[in-house]
Amino acid sequence: MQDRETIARAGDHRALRTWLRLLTCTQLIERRVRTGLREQFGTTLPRFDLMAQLERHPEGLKMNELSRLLMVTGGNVTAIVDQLEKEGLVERLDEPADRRAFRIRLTKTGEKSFAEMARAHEEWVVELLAGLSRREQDELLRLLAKVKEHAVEVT
Amino acid sequence: MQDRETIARAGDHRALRTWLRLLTCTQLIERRVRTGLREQFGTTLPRFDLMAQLERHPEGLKMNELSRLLMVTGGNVTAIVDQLEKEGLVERLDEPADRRAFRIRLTKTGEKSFAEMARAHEEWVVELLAGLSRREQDELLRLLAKVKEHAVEVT
DNA sequence: CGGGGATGCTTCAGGCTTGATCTATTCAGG
DNA sequence: CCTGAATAGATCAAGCCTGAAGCATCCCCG
Repeated sequence: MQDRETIARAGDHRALRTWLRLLTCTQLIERRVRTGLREQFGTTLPRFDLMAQLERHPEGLKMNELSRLLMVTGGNVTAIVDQLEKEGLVERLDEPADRRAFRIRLTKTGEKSFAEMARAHEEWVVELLAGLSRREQDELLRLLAKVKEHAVEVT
Repeated sequence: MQDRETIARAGDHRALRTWLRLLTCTQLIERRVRTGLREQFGTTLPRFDLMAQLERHPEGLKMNELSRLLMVTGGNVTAIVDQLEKEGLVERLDEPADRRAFRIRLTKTGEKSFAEMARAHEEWVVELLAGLSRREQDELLRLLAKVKEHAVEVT
């Protein structure tokens, strides 16, 4: 098999190979999830991600909180919330304490819609990661936690 | 710290947590690299990726080979090659054996430009992954290889 | 030969994402 | 109070990326 990692020469730094493989794995999973969301639910990954965050925060989230959690820019969040609001899946509620801000929440419809998607989403992910034993997944989780912690520091 | 993983409940499937953490790590690294490429070289990650593939294939690559290696669609490759060609960094050479196709190659200018960026790029990646020991990086590489292999199969 | 299907590439509309810039509001000090 | 800095969002241009559709060329097989 030839893929993007081909650019890593034998003598190259381990870190480069690790990064390329990390990227490949992420893209493989992302593609599967995107395709599934589009074909089965007519939606997209960013929309799903945003709704997933809201589902875990029933009290609602402010735009900038969504932006931080999803690791995307504010402008982006505005656009996606606009769409979802227009479709009646989320709602903007005034934040009494701060007239600049508001809280975004899933509507009833949004909750129902998300629940369906979440089930399918979990199935896909479990299937994709089934190449690793339970123990190996734990080890992967541990290593990625270290990567993350260090990357956050140096950024 | 609160981040996208917050949506993983304690009882959730291990695979879901793994996937979210994988995504976070990838995005952290990607952001650093994007910012560096933009600020120091006025370019973007997709353009860099494409040039990286060409650098490892001095004989040139066909559009569909680039598409496969970079894991993006053909239309996308066309657009990026168009840009780079206009800037004189790559060139389209006729493929004598097949009049539909051509080979894309780095120009001299492109090679020089890429070499500079590659040095900086490697530094960033090494720095970002420095949270892991040599042994841990090897283990991470091994685990990701298994993920990749299995994900390719089930896709 | 000579179709018909496969392949290589381009084009296009639509959605995502970014960084920069703008407006409105809040807040902290003087 | 008042003013300047910080913060919450919205808006915008530009680039990325996709899937679908289209054109040209190749290749297989009857």
